[in-house]
Amino acid sequence: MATIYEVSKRAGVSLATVSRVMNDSGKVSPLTRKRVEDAMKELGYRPNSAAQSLASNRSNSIGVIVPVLYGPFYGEMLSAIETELRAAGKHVVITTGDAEEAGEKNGIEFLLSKGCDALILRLDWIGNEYLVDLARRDETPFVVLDRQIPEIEDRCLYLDNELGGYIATRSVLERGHRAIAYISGPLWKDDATSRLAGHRRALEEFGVEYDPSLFYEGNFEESGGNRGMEHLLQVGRSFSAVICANDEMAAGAFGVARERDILIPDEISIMGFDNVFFTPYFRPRLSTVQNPVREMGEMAARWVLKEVYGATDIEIRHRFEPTLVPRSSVAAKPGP
Amino acid sequence: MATIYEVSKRAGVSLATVSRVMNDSGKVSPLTRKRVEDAMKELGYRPNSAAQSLASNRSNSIGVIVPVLYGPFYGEMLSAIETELRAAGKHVVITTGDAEEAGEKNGIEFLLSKGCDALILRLDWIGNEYLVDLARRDETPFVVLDRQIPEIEDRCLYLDNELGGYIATRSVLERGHRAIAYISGPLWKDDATSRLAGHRRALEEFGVEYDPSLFYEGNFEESGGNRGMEHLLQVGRSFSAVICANDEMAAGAFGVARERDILIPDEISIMGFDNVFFTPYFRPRLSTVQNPVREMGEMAARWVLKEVYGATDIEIRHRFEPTLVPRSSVAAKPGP
DNA sequence: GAATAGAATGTAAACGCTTACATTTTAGGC
DNA sequence: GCCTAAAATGTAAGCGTTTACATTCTATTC
Repeated sequence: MATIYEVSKRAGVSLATVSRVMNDSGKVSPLTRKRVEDAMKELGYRPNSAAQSLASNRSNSIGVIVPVLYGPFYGEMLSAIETELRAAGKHVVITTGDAEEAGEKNGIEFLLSKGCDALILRLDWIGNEYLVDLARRDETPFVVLDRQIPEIEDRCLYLDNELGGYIATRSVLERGHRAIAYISGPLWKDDATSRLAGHRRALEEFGVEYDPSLFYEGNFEESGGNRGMEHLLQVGRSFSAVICANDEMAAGAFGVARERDILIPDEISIMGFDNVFFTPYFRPRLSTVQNPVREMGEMAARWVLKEVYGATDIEIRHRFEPTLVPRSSVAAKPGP
Repeated sequence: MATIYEVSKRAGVSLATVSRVMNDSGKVSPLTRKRVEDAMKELGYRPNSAAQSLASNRSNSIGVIVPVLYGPFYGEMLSAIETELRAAGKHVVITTGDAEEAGEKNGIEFLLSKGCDALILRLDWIGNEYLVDLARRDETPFVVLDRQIPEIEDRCLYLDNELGGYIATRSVLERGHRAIAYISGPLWKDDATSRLAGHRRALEEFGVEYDPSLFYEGNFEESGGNRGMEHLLQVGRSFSAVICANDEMAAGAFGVARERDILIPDEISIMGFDNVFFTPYFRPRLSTVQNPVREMGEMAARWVLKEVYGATDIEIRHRFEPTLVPRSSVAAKPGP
């Protein structure tokens, strides 16, 4: 592989000049620029990025950690991040948290050791304190997705989950339902508790008392939806709608309803959350709440561009709003 | 950030010794090893990976290019690749082809310029000749997924798509269907033509004549399934089953059947291909063909570990076999 | 206890860039 | 033509590792 030295010799200029045209920093006359560019082309020169990083103390790589790579959710997020960052000539190193705290910590450590200029973190297990501490002890900048941490609020991008929970439940209440079951995510996750809080706010607003026997704590996976629905049906307390804290669990609830020949939405309405890409495949199509994952991914990328690479003209939005996606799995409840 | 130099000073040894304990290469006495490790710990030392790369001419990073990051397919593949590679301490730089030839070439160039030790390529648009040429002109090793290129066969990992097409169609034939429609992928893609070839082989084997009016060339996306199904129904030639060259198109076909109140599988059976993760959400559940994406991703990672990092004990399989996943969208056709 | 092989450690030259600073060239004003 | 400031280019010192080679221990053998 040709080096900058060979280029400089061929173009009859110094190393510094070649470097200047590569980074178009400093002044270079059009003539020499041309000569250098020709030489680079002729030699098929490609800069050695390790050397660049070492000399400039910049790797132009951004580390991203997500809980998992498969499934309907994080692909969208990564896609948005990658598109935005690649357009800026940066590259994206992706790793996963392996669904455990140690895995997430390893992941961060791993990315840090690879010399990433910045990190984009979508974590499930690591606690807030760890992140606050990380911000303090390591100079590598990072953004956190789907968390709101007071001490480092300027590094957080998050969906207003409380609002999402509220919207979902209100839309069901507005259609006349009053006996409403709720299949929650695991309550140690902030998203789950916030969505639940929104749910309860909507109930309250409509003067409906919250009934703990219509509550089930799931796992944000299809299996949780299955178990939740089974549990709710077995309790024997009647209800006309189930709100699921995400679409996967809604899929699980759907499945159980199908098995038992319960008509959706005629007998029971089902509401999801996230609007993942396959919800239109559900029959009836799943009513749900839009989670603007792509926008958030994009914003995370922009945050990095702004904070780390000094891009201007970028306005960072920290809070994102969910919106209702009404489809056909929620029906109006006929009056009593 | 502490450097190796500071570590060496603190431990009272030379640079070389520190380097030796880091890479456990060469002989180091247990005592000094301990001293060095302590010093590293005390200083919170973390090797500078750019410097390592520069000096060793190894980046320990593997570039991966896939057509897109979202959707049900490549996430699985990436997940398998990343898991395998991270376990070996390598990191994965991911980029996309942006759904066009130029994008794919840029992607490759981009990864090469980042000094990846190897590339894992899942391409849609770039032609075989380009890859053959790349193998010749660049020393960076690469594996190609889902292609079989004679000149560089040892770098190719692929599904036996012909067999897959055959299996799918045979399973439908075995259930008594004879008027079988086919919604293909775009015929400029090898997977599409191979699957079609398998389809025709099965027909032939059962003495069923291939009927061009029951053929539609789709796009491997849901929209293609929609249009294909509409087209087929409108042609007016009756058929009792449709085979779709992938699951997304099957979803499209499902949708149209639903709209027109055609019962699946009673009136028309539908067969998919790939077995993406959301096929169980279909009602009836989609019968399809298993595409072992994860295994292939894993194998690609192992190829790299073996060819580039000299891992032993790794056997590379190049050809992967699809298997039938019978579910409920294909029914036995009642005798005439 | 001297000789010697092998283990342990040290020395110093790369690796291919960036960049502060120094030097030369150029153009404009008189 | 000469002076000067600005533009263009060059020089050389890092950046933090790895590694070939040189040197110094250590333990064994006779």
